[in-house]
Amino acid sequence: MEKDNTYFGVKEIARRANVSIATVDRVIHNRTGVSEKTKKKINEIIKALDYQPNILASRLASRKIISLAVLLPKVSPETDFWEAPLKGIDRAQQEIKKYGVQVTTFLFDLNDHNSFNEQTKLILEGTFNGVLMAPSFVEEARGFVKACNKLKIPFTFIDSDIPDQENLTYIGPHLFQSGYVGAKLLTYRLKEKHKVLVVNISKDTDTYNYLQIEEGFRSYFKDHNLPGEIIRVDIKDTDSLSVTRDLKRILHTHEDIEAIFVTNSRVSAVASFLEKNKRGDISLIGYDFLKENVRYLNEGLIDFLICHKPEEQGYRGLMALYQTLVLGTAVEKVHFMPIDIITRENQAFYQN
Amino acid sequence: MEKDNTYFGVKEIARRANVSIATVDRVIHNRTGVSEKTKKKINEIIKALDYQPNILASRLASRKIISLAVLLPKVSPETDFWEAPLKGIDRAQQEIKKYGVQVTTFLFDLNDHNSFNEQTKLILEGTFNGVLMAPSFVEEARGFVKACNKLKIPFTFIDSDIPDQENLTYIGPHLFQSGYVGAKLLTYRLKEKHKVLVVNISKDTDTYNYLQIEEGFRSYFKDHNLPGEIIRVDIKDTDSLSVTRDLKRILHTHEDIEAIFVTNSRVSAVASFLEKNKRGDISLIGYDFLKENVRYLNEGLIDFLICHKPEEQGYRGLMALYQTLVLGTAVEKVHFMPIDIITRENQAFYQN
DNA sequence: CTGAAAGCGCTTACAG
DNA sequence: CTGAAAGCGCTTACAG
Repeated sequence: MEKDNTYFGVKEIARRANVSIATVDRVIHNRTGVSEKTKKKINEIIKALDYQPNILASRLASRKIISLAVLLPKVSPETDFWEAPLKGIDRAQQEIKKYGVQVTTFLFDLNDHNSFNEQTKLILEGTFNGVLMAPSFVEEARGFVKACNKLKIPFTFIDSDIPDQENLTYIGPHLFQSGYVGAKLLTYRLKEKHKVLVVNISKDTDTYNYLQIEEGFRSYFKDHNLPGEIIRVDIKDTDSLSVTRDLKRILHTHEDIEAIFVTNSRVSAVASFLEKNKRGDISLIGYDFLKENVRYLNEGLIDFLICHKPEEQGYRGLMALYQTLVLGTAVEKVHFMPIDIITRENQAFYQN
Repeated sequence: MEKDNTYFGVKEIARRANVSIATVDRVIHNRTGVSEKTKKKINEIIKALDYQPNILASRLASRKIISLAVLLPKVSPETDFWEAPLKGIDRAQQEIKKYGVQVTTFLFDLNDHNSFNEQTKLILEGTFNGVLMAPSFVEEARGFVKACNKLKIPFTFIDSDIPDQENLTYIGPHLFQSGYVGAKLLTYRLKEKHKVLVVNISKDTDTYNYLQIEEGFRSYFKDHNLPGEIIRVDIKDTDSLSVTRDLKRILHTHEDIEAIFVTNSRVSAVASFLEKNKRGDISLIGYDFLKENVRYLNEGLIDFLICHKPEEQGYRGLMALYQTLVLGTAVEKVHFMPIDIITRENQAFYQN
């Protein structure tokens, strides 16, 4: 049970370089106040010894704390999707708080662009070392990102991406491919000549997200030369009455719709409609492992749920900041989540 | 950037109890040599302060190292399945080696029961604090487990379980349900009245594993009253010639087989056969995200792969030992892996 | 530009 | 049964 002592630390480096460990510390952290000569000598020894700093000792000795800000949509009664990333963030926090990492959460209202700006203002007023955010409002997020860049605060995107920003990393789904998978799954339940409905239930229907998913969805049919028709409907009022009204109208106009693809987690609203109107014959696919959705999955009203590990997105997003700020190691610029397929049969063991 | 000092450590406990920190340390670790009276007093203070030990400081100060043994099948040319758990173990090791955890790997030959015994003997001769193992050979594993129990060495199972052992935890698939999912997926490609072939390619065909999977598979058809026939074949010689010979014979006898379910990762052998014999019309489902399998998935010869996150099994298995031995926290007795469904469309983003 | 010393929150002999 | 002291591998003022 003895530790092998082939290990070399700052002490050994200092001994070999004929300097004090304080000077070694300065070189390791690229601090000023060391002559080029000794700096070079020390760096050579570090390389020769393949020195790996002991993070435990480092974090223990340094009384610094690292403050991270998390900016996410509020969990709403309409969809509790955002619970999952928050849970992942919490898990990460539990894991790294011993290294002196502190997390403050800021929540905005998905129905109110202005609330996003209010929260970002609060973040900028604080003194945070890094930011994890869901850039749900593209324009507003762009402005915030600019401010972060100016302050040299690193930031991470989860859930959706904004191209060409200096974000540390994006952790989330490949939306196009996810829609592609959705189409593939739907074809299992389709006749030769399909008539399919794409439903988008959201206040911001023109969001980059949904367009990407739909494009992927349509591409599958195109790539495989599947004959038929894809109808789409935007439902901007997300309350159940509006959804019911709009769906009723559509299904009345297009009686022969065989399948519905919902581009987000509101699929339970459609499932509820199908149940009430005894249209269990229509195949239904949508997004996210929410309680309501899983209930309809188990009742057979939803055929498949697609899910992009929202909890893991939160976990990894925070860990990415930890890695750069504490460990100083590199992180990939993009990390796509798996496109998980959930059915009634495998749902019991799904890990968000 | 200052650490908040609402934190209480051994020093504060000692001050309040009017003892030295050494005595506090004794109580924290349940060591002998403390009077009942002071012990009680210290424990009360610990509770009142909700004291959380600083693991960093603890591991840094303690020069102890913890030795773990890993016992897995060798990666064979026939299937590189076992690469994944090893990778996960490696990742866990990288993460916890800073806490003084050392891992030694022992590999046995899946074609040779005796090699398992040889390796367990080596493990028992060493001085390990914990064991992570795949109990592929049930009888042999039982014997080894008995020895571990006698030495009070905690052990963890991954990939397959042996019921009623004193294992710390089992981390792996729910095999019955996995077969059930396989059947469900297969039905998407089936006509009204099905004729399905279950293929088991393995030297040990009577293994608990395969029986469980097959039972789940059959149960789906039973539960849903699907009419038809399920044929099964055991292929004990796993080389490609034998596989070809046996499959040829079966498909000759049963010309109307529509779909094949392979109970393990050797599904690529069947795919290869179907390709050569121009039987791409037959649906095919099998296990595991191996390079060969994914190739056939992309070529459309395999319809679905089912996968149980082998890498994560290795990772979590090792972390479970770390949690009990280093952190002293509890772990669940069973942790079932998700039953992942992989298609050509979502394979690019799969995480093992 | 550099070093001596104190300290992070624990553990570990050693002494009594 | 208990305590004083050294030490784990770093970081941080402070002094020069």
